[in-house]
Amino acid sequence: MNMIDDTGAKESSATRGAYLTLRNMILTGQLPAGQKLKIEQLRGILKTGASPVREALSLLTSDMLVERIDQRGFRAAPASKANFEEILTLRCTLEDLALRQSIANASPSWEERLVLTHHHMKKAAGHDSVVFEEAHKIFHMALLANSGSPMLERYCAQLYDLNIRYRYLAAASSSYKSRDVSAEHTEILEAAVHHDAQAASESLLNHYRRTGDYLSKSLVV
Amino acid sequence: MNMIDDTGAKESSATRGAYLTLRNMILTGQLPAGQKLKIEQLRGILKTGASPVREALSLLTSDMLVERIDQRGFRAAPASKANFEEILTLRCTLEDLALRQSIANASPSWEERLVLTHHHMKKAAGHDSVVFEEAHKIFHMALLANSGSPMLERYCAQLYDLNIRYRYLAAASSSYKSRDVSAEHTEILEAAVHHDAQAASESLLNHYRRTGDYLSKSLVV
DNA sequence: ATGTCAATAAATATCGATATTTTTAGGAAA
DNA sequence: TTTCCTAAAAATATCGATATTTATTGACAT
Repeated sequence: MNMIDDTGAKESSATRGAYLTLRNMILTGQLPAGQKLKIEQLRGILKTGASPVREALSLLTSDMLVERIDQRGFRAAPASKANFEEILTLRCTLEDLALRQSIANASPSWEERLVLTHHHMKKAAGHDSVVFEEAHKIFHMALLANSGSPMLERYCAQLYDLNIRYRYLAAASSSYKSRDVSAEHTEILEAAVHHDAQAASESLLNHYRRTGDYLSKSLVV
Repeated sequence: MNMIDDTGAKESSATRGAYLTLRNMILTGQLPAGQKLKIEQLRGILKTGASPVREALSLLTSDMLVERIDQRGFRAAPASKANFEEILTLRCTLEDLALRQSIANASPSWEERLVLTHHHMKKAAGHDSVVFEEAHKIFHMALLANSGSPMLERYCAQLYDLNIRYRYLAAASSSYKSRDVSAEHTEILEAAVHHDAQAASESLLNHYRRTGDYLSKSLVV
């Protein structure tokens, strides 16, 4: 049957679509922290059946973006200052570890990837902030991608995303991105490429802590 | 309506039941690492519909016990020596952190809980190994339960469970538990109760590393 | 033998309907 | 008013059937 894909992009499963959409809605705050997530309501938004919605929500549990209470449904994970600070602390510990391991295993191809993703991020800086955010994450994950420890990387990615939520939360109350973040990125990149684990780790952690302090102040939560 | 609960225990949801059963089957190796998990097959075992099974599997993804490949089902997470060693390393890092934080926040009620769970564990030592395993986990989690960092505790619990799988894997090939593990537990407890973070952490990490070495040798994977 | 392709079989993913449980609201008793 | 109970409404959880997708098999050409 000659069925042409009207969107141009190949549709994956309904569950996956629902997962991605919901994930994005929670990260950006379109679905506010702590909010009850009713199946029927989400069915309307996502235009799909109850099964994909429920499965997507179950999957989002992995990412700590959704909580499931047996027999009484789902809700977006709550946000709090304490939670924000916990995320920051954990990120610093885990990314420090992952970065040092990555540098210890340094290889030319990893370094090339760093330079490349950094370049892409800089290029994206002018564009849409959504595009920049994407490139920013890719750069940061690339820093850790040579640790040889997939689980550690998964935890870091998870914490990275959880942190993004708080960026959106803070963005509502004050103007984000007044700092010169670009110099900090270059500093991290340079240290990593030169295999200076100590300097790289310090730059990275300072980068996070500065942003953390900044966000912490403008958090209304 | 006078409806008496015939099992004596209140039934929770079918999904939760499926989740607990599957989780246990994977941890103990009844469902071998890497095995394809077919819905129909599991429906037979769990005697429930496809929806609860799929949801339980999605939930198990959180625990890194099940992998989901879009459009082609689920499988039990694979096991490997590298994965085992990654778990060991991560546990040592994270539990070290959690234990030190717990000690830093030490309170009488926490210490009492430690003494109590340690006592229960010792009492359970003679009994069924399933009972002992349960008590063992509770004691270890109690050590970390005062860290003030729920996410950190969640990661630790997750890694603890993942490690259990390898114990079952090793148990098949050689006789487990020849070492005197009891003295090690007492050592950890004593150090924690005396707020000696350094000693407590060292004892705990040695405890894990010894078991780790032991298991690592007897792993066939 | 070996690789390709179509037909078939098997398994996954999804839908719509229904059963179960929780929440809400309203009214009687204290 | 407050508390407690019950009926109605709402939402969750589950089932059985079906549509879609992936995996398998075997004939055919190379």
